[in-house]
Amino acid sequence: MSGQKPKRRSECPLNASVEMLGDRWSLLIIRDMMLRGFRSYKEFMECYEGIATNILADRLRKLVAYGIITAEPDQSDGRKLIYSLTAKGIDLAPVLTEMVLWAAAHEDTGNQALVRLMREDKEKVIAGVRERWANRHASPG
Amino acid sequence: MSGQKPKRRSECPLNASVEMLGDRWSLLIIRDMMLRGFRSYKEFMECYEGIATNILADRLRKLVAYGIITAEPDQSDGRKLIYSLTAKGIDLAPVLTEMVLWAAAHEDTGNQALVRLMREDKEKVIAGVRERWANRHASPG
DNA sequence: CATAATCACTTGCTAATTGCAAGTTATCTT
DNA sequence: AAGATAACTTGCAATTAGCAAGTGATTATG
Repeated sequence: MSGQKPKRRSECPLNASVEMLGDRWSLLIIRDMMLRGFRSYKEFMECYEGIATNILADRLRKLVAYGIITAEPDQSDGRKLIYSLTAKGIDLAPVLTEMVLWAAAHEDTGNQALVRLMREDKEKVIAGVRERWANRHASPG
Repeated sequence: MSGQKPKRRSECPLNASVEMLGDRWSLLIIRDMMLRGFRSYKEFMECYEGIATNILADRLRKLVAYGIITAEPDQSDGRKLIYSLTAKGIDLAPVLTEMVLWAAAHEDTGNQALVRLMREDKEKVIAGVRERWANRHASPG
């Protein structure tokens, strides 16, 4: 009786992705978790692009609701919440990778070290993300 | 003297992608071009998700500005514009593919025929897109 | 040739979202 | 006990999205 469907604009899988991730911030939060190992609200505030506090809170809430990340209280500091990527979140690694490679191929961008790694062996980079997140739930890395 | 840079929020290649494609419509327009062969304003209006006319005009304008698509007048009908994917636009095929596969893996979505094809041979689907768009510039259909 | 239809948009207006600054609450830390 | 810190809210102005209706330039029809 609680199973209310999300009610999408269409059945298309691309549309589902766009409805969950199609904004200017969600994927950057996931990037910071995946590549920079960020796990707390305060760390996300340090994102290069300067996200506003209310937007960050809103996006974290939505990402939790979509099952892309989880939030659990920190054992050693009651003020903190620790955010983790779920399997669903980790599975976004190929999406992020392709988006990085596309922009790097067609725009003038930074972080060429990462781009080079991705060009050389995309799968290896993705496997690295999976490894680093394999045993991270509830333990601040 | 005309070379004004886009002025991004950061140098990050993912951010560049998000700034160009991070909204609720741009990728759906590209999907309709890539997968459904759409090329005109009127066809885009038939998108499953029901885009508004002003938003469509705005997104087409931006996609042209980003060099992802081009617009040229139709030879046989002076009212029409024919939109085409550029090489940059075609290169989004891997991004779209990964987004489709991610949503199909984690959400309840439709178009399982396409999803099956992508799961069986991702590269083949992408190569198909490239082929279909190889000689399409200025010739409708 | 006049009228109607089509195509690709604009315009006007309202609703929703974004972003900045400031405030709040519950922990720590000293 | 006082101050700092973490994770948010709240208020409000500014931008963006979305709907309905209108425009202008072709093209098709009687």
